[in-house]
Amino acid sequence: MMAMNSKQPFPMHLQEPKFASLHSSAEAMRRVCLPAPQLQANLFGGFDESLLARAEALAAVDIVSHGKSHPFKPDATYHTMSSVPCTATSSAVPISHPSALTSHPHHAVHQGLDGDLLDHISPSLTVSGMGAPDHSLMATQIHPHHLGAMGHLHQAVGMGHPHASAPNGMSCLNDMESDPRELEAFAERFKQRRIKLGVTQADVGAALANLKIPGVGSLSQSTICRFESLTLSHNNMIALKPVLQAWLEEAEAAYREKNAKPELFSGGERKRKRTSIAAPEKRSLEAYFAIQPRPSSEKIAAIAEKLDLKKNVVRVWFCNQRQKQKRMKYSAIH
DNA sequence: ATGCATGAGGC
DNA sequence: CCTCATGCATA
Repeated sequence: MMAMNSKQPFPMHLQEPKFASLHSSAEAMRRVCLPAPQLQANLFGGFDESLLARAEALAAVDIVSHGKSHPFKPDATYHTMSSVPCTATSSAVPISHPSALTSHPHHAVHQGLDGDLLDHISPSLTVSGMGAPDHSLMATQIHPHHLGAMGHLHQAVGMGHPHASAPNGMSCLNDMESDPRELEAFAERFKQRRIKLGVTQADVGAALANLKIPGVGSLSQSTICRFESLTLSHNNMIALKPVLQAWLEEAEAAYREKNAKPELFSGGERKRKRTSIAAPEKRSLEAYFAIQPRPSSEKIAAIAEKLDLKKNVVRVWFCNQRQKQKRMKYSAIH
């Protein structure tokens, strides 16, 4: 028999199709709005050394000066030994030959990193950067990012009609237009009522599948939590809102009728490993990120080697960092 | 609540 | 390889 297929009826991925007209956020801007804060200072010679030195200095200084509460744990034995876990679907990370890429760990690494760094940032900041700190969320141009993989969820939420609007003067509910405040308010309401119903985030996630909404399966506790705390991307929030709203209405209706909701999952086999990056390494990564948020494969490899981390771990870290940064930027301006 | 990871869809 | 939506595992 098979008992490993416990969930995931249909892995639906909702991505924003093209709301270019109003938001823009995709890759276009990400390429231009991520200049390091101190690029202007080192646009020439000594640049290379300065960058890495700076990054590492930052990492080091960060330990003592900032004094930002870091509730990290003191042990650091995880990632080191996670060389070869046993991940079933291992993404194959054959980076066991540093010598292949860098003959000399010191010079090769530095030059490679710096050289490319310069290469990448120079065009980004060109000559304006310093004058105007306009690296926020603004569409300077159209982005070639067209996602057309959704239809269900976004159909009800997204799909901006180029002109379809109520002629009666009412601005209706513009999916993508819905103000962040609306979402915020809903998220808050949702949480309160959910709690009032005595339902956990995990329960909600699992219960969603029972709504039998086309294209909507279950969600995890994580996602529900993130929705409530507004830590999802704006698009994601907008896409999930109607679904959660539907659940809420049904749940409250059932509650009134005293109907029970026996939907629970059946724990299955768990295995996944979560490598934990120690504080020092994390600091270094942050420092590098500040300088170059999108390091090339080579740079990632170099960084990975320096920090004694697996390349894939570093790559994923940068990806996650970018995602996080994007969210923060968005919430920052709204 | 959040860190690291997976995977689909896309250049 | 990236972004984005999500999830497992964990602090």
